[in-house]
Amino acid sequence: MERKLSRGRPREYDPEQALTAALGEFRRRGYTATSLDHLSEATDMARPSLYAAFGNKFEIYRRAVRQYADESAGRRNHALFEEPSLRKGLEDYFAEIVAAYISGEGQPLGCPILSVISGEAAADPLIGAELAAAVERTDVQFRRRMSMAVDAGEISGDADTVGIAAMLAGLQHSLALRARAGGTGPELSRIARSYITLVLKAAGYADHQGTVRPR
Amino acid sequence: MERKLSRGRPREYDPEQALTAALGEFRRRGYTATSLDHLSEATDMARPSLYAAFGNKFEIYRRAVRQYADESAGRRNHALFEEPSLRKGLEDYFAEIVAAYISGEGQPLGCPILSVISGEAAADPLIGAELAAAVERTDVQFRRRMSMAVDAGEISGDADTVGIAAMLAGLQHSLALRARAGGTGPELSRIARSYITLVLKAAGYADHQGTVRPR
DNA sequence: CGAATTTATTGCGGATCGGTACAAAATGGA
DNA sequence: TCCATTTTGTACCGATCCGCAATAAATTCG
Repeated sequence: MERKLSRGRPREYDPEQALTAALGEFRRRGYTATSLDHLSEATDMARPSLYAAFGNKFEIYRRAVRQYADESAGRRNHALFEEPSLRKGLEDYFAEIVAAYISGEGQPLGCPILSVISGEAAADPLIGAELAAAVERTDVQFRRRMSMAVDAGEISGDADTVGIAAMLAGLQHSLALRARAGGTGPELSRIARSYITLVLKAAGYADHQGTVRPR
Repeated sequence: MERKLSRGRPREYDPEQALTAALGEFRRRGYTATSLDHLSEATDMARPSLYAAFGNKFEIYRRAVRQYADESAGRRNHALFEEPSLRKGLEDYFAEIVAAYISGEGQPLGCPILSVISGEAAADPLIGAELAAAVERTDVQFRRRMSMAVDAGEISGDADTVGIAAMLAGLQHSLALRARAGGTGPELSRIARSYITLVLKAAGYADHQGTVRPR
């Protein structure tokens, strides 16, 4: 959209870190309670510049979230899909999640999507679609990982992989909420670890891969 | 607070159904996005009357939520604590939850607490405390039920009851979010059923109570 | 240096925000 | 009937909301 060698006055802001600052405001205050003035102050951009650069408030939010997702997707997907051990993959993935949800000076900010726009999702169709898409992405991601685990023989083929994926998504949803409710990092980590252990037990996961015995 | 035989002009509204209408607005729009004008229109009360009767916007929300909780607590607690079978108790409890989260013409409104004030919880200490209290109540409730199940011999005494309770709380959190993301009643019911089954499997639940065998 | 282009700044507009002052209306008690 | 009491309706407060028009400043190209 913005070419490198432009003619006019050079911009004084860095779009990337402006969106990062904007997302911080949204996470702190929630979507509706974040005004364009808040965003303007946080990004050090005048309100018209904000508008010209990113569009309206919802567009700003969407682009900020997209940037965040693109940044964090790499580490998370690596943990979840590249790690051969299902248990370790889940542990690393949710360690990343907890770290992301806790980050923020003093206040645990939770998930930039789940924790921020849940309140507005029923009233605004655009926001509702955004939330639904996020939930859907998480579901398919865990379903895919469970299918891989079945193929790898880590869990039995007749296991309820969809149900197990829903449980893992539930853990993510729960962590987002608990972070928002003031849960601390150690608390969330402990919950995630025991949760994973129990999910794997329900899935009939054979912890030591060599000793998998079907049925 | 309000005595029955008062002297002055009789009120033209019913506080109970005014709070019900107010909660509906909060559930539809989210906390911040719900204005006193919205509440005024929904309750058919002038804004000063609203203020005189219930107080702040936050106070209105809190009293509306409290009324809702008091109303629904009976049915839910009965399902969870009076039903002897752990499985049936959980199924009934979450059937109530799903029904409550889905209710609402057209739009699934989710949980009046979890789905509504998550966004504002980090910025407003009062709201944060409200959310934290709700999460805490759910946790202790499930922990208590799991202790009962251990005492009744339904699950083993060395099971991770706290972790299992956290999973059940996670189901509730997840259902609140999914309802908000547009999930339908049947979808949520299906998720709840398979979730319960898997949790009980992880807990080592002996489905037929007569055939409980320790260790 | 002038023209063109892009961004930054100022300021406003119309709406809405939460909250309240004040007087009219409606009742019970004396 | 007249007063005390309570609720209702109107009108308004200052602050803030989102969005944009108009203008000033800074840069590149010709």
